[in-house]
Parts: sequence; structure tokens; C-alpha cells
Amino acid sequence: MTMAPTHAGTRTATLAVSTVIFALSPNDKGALALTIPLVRRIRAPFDGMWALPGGPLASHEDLDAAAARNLAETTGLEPKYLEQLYAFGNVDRSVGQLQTERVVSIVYWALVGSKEARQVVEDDNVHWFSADALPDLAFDHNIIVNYALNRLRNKIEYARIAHGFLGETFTLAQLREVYEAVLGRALDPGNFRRTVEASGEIVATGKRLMGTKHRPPQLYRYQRDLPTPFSSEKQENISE
Amino acid sequence: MTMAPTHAGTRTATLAVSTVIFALSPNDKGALALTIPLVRRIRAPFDGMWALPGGPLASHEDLDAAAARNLAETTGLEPKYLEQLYAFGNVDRSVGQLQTERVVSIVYWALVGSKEARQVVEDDNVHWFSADALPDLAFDHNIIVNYALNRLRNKIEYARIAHGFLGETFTLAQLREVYEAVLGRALDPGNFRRTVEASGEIVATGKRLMGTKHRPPQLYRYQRDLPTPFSSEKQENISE
DNA sequence: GCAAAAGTGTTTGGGTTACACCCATGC
DNA sequence: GCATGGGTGTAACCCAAACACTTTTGC
Repeated sequence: MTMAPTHAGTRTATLAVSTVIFALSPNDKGALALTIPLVRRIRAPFDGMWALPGGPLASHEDLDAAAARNLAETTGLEPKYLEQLYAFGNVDRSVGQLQTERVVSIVYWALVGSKEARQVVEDDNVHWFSADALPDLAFDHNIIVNYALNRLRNKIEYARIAHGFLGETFTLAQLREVYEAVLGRALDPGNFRRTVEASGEIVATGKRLMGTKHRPPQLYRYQRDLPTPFSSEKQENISE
Repeated sequence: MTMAPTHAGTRTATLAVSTVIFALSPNDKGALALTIPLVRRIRAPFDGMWALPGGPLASHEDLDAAAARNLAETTGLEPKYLEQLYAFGNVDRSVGQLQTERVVSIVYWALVGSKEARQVVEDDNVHWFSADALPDLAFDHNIIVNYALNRLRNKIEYARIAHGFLGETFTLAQLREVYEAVLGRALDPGNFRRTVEASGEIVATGKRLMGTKHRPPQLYRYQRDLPTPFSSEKQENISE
């Protein structure tokens, strides 16, 4: 901080905001898988390569708002969860490219509902990729996506993140599916039920989902309440 | 991202790097307490108030390097631990002040050794404050310090952070003192020993610290190895 | 010997894991 | 009835907390 408004002439870096957007979509064999929308670059450097959606920060725009805006511009969607990931700004971010001005990117990560994500139109310049089969991306964007994946996987275990992938109500099996897709491993249905019920973060609605070919499951919703997303937080950032 | 090098004329924000620096110093009754060095502002806005050390990013400087540099400039010290905290950039960061240009601060947090910190010279414009008795700071710096405190407290429990407050070798009692000062509560010596020994992160040196008025304790050091501080990380950032 | 901290042992309780089993529905 | 997931019960295990106890030094 300690701003230096007086000698604002020395420009040292451009500021941009980018977002890693996650959605869950059924893959070829019906299981849910993490997907990420990318945009094709249409100028140097890295012209033609896939990159994270992003852009410069508008004059009177908060950082979060900028992330939400370029999410809307790329996908037409509103995020159901949005959080700052990290600021990437090392001078060698676009190594190997003819030198342009250094860009500091403040990167966010976001979740969008599976249902909503299905409506997004893809074209030649916007495409959804499976999170574990990404092409080579522009800049350091592969590193950034991995970083975001780690954060998502780590955080789903202790925060009410999964909500971002679901609708208002959902069955425990659907919730478990989300966890399994994100974590990449199967979870014991019985234990999962008890754990998540004991957490107090979800409540039964009393309604049931009918029309399945088995016993109709209870519908739940997330407890609406508390957490002011800022202040009194608890975060981390390990290296290990 | 998706840099926009072409129309670089539209400047929307200044970029700065600031650092929350932590050291442990014995307080009036000999117990260790967290302290933070602050600098006095010498121009508007917030002229005369205390603020986090920081400054603009130099042209060919990595973000981490900028943080380390302004740490050195303020305290003359090298950090024993340094990590990015968060990017603060909302337009209302300096509310109530005559409007200047918006500043986006990429904030780091750092640890410096207790021994080293003792050598820092204080003057009218640099002063160490106890972390739980800070004055009103410039900008949103009180919020930032709280954010950093939460991160430190949370992270010390599962990462080898305490090393940043200690010398090469240390006794388990000294290590425990660090934990107690950071967490603000007493820990059971026996259980602490077993926990930390079982973690495999420290190793006995075979030497003992002599000259105490009781049984001489074993000296330990941190296992030097592995973790490349970037990539393959595991982080978080809860809100709850 | 006494004080004080180093260091060890043991019990307990809570929570997680693994897995068996019953229940309610569609067909 | 049978298949399928919904939902419940439970024993084994692991780990952390509490706390008693022994050891080794200085004085």
C-alpha cells in the first residue's frame, strides 16, 4: 500500500482480472466431471491459444465485480460462488514470448450451477474443457488452473462450497456425487450422510424426490444463515 | 489475464505491494507476544497515521521480491518466511478521504526471527506495535492485519511456520512457546512433544541446551527437505 | 533435598472408517 | 418378487486430551 499518487507516471505493470470457472457436467459415461470454460486468444502474445477468461479492471469497479463481469461476458452466467485465488505477477510470466509489458493478474475462481452451465453456447472462441484434460494454455494459465483445482478440492472438505454446483434443493446422493467428482474418489454413502447431517449445514425440506426407480430420497437445502464472507475468516495456503 | 497491451492508456489503478511483518518479542512480563512494525505516513491521504510498510512495484521485480525489498527497507531484515496474503483493491478502500486514485495492494505477510527483530532501530517513523493493541491505521490496514493474523494462527497448526520465529536449533519448550504466543493459549507439554515429534518435521540434534536451572533439554532443528513453496500446494481461504 | 522443567506412560472419549443390514419404491 | 439405491446400526480403530508419574539438572 502506502500509495504513491504523486509520481503516477512510472507505470510498471498492467493490472488484469481473470477467473477460473468451474462447472460439473456429466461426461460420456454419465458421471459428473469438472469442466472449465476457456476463451481463445485473438492477439499476440499466444495468439490462437486457449486462455482463462479475463480482462482489464474497469475504473470504478471492485475486484470481485470485475471477476463477476468477465464471467458474465464469457458465459452469460452469474457465479454461485466467487473467491479470490491469488495474484500472479512475476516478470517471467510470458517467457518465450516477445517481450510485452508485464501483466499482474488477480485471479478469481468461481462455481456455476450444472444446470445453468448447460445453457452456455460454445463457439469457435469459447469452449468447455474437462479439468483433467486441458490443452497447453497461454501464459502461466496451466499453473493457475492447477492452483485453483487444489484450492477447490481442499476447500470442499470443510466449507459449504458444494452448494455452488447444486440447485436450491438436492438429495444427499446428488451432494455426494458433487464431492466425489471434485475429490475424484468414491465416498461411503452412510458415512457421508452422517457427516454432512451432523455438520448442521443442510436441512431436510420434508419433500421427497419422486419418480426414481427406487425408494424416494429426501430433499435437502443448505441452511441459509450466517457467514459474512469477509472478516472473521479462516484461511490457509500451505506448501507441502 | 488476457492482457490488453494495446490500449494501455486507460489507467484504472495504481499497483502497490505491502507486507504485514510479524515478530515475537518478550512483553513486559517476559512472555512472548506478536509484534508488527508500522511506518508513519508522511503525505496525504492519512498523513501522520500509522500504516503497513509498502510501496510501488519496481519495473522488473517479482511480486515476492517487492515484498522482501520493502521489508528490508523498513526493518533492515530478511524474512524467514514470506507468503502472499490477498489482493485488496476495492474502490472504497480509502473512504472518507479526498478522492485520490484507486490503489490495488497486493499484500504479503512475513515472519522475522525474534533475535533479528531485536536489532531493528525504531525512530519517529517506524515503530513496533503489539499485534493485539494496534492503533487506528491508514486505509483498510486494520482489516488487513486481522486477515493476516487469522492466516498465521490457522496455518501454524498444520504447516512448519513456527520455524520463521526461531533460530537454527531450538528446544521443544521454545517451539511450544511460539505456538502458545501465536495461538494465545497454553498447550500441554507432553502432548505437544508427541504431536510434533510424530510429525517428522523436526529432528533431534543430539546436543543439549546447558545452563538452565533444571534438566537440560534436547536441541532440535527443522527437517530440511522437500517443499518447494510453489506448485503442488494445498491452500484454503474459508469464510465462516 | 527441593524446585523446576524435561520427558514418558496411560486412560479416556470423540470421531472416522468399514461394512452389515433393513426399508421403500418401480418394475 | 427382485433390483436399486435410501437410510440406519455398529464394531474396530485411530487420535487427541487430560493428567499422573519419573528423570535430570541447578541450587
